[in-house]
Amino acid sequence: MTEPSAVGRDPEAVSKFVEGFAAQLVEAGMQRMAARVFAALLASDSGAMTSAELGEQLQVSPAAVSGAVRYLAQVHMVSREREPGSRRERYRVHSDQWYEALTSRDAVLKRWEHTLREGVDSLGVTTPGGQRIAETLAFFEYLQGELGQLMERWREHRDKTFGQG
Amino acid sequence: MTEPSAVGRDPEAVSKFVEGFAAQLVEAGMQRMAARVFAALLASDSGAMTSAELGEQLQVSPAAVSGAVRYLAQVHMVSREREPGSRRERYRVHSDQWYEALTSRDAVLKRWEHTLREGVDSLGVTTPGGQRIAETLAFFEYLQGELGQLMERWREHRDKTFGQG
DNA sequence: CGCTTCTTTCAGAAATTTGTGAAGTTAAGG
DNA sequence: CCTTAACTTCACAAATTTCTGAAAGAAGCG
Repeated sequence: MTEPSAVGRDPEAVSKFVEGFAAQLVEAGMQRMAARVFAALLASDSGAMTSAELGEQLQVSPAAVSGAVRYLAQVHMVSREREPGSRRERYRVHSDQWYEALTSRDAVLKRWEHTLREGVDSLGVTTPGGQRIAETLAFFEYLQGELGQLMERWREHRDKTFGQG
Repeated sequence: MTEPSAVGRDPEAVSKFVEGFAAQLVEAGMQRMAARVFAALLASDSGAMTSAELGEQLQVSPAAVSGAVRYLAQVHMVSREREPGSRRERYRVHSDQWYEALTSRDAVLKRWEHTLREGVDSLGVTTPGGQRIAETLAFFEYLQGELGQLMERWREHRDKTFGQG
């Protein structure tokens, strides 16, 4: 048995993790290719890969990579970097920022809240359905506020654990 | 203009909300039919509907309803009730419990954590990729603990706001 | 400017998902 | 027991999504 940490990355082990984690992201609703690209970046050495590297590792076309990173950038799970002096682009996962995207999906939550508010209005706050929706709305509003604080506490906790641990 | 709260439910307004909210749930990764069934229940008067009622309102076959409620029950977003003295079943959304399912997806989080832990192990904690995954894992562990407390605070908050407000 | 390298867009093929009708299963009530 | 009302399962058709190859678009570099 080879020792991954000694010889560097074991491509098979990496691939196993990438595909496994990607499958779970897919199950949670993410597009397959985006999930695979994301998992590959997460497991990469530098946290950044070029389109060619991604296509090579995942055995997919440049077009597929392009679509995936467009989506990932849109939801702030990766950022794009231009390599100076080249058209080559580099896609990076900021380990300290990607999961913030998960919790601070402001835009998404805001739209949910808008739809729920419309629902309360058009059903009427006095109807049972309206009240049920109003409670759901209140929950999301509460959640949004709390998540912000939660993330602050997490950063503190992380700095203690990882920063000097 | 009719007054929904006076004349009872305005089917058009209900449908507009149901389809709109369902669309957002779909965008967030939920199956279309499950989303529609769930939204219909949320907007319903009693918070519960029979298979026939759902099929009628959403214009879909019994088979589609069956599949949708099976999924929804699995993720604890609705519960099934047997009407005593009849084979007819009733599907209910507990307004105070469905969004708890959103935050306390223990099983899902546990599986994510398991996959991430495997990833750390097989890449090695000393590799950059391993460390990045370890931080993600730590975040999810933290999140899981915090969400439990968050939900307790929410219940308190809700009781104050809705219980006697 | 034009060449070259990289990325994006697009039409279409392939794969997957979704919803239906029909048959199958289960249990209440005579 | 048999009938019947309800739910579920299954094979298949339809719709949607996903990925590819090819062509088009951008930008560095001579």
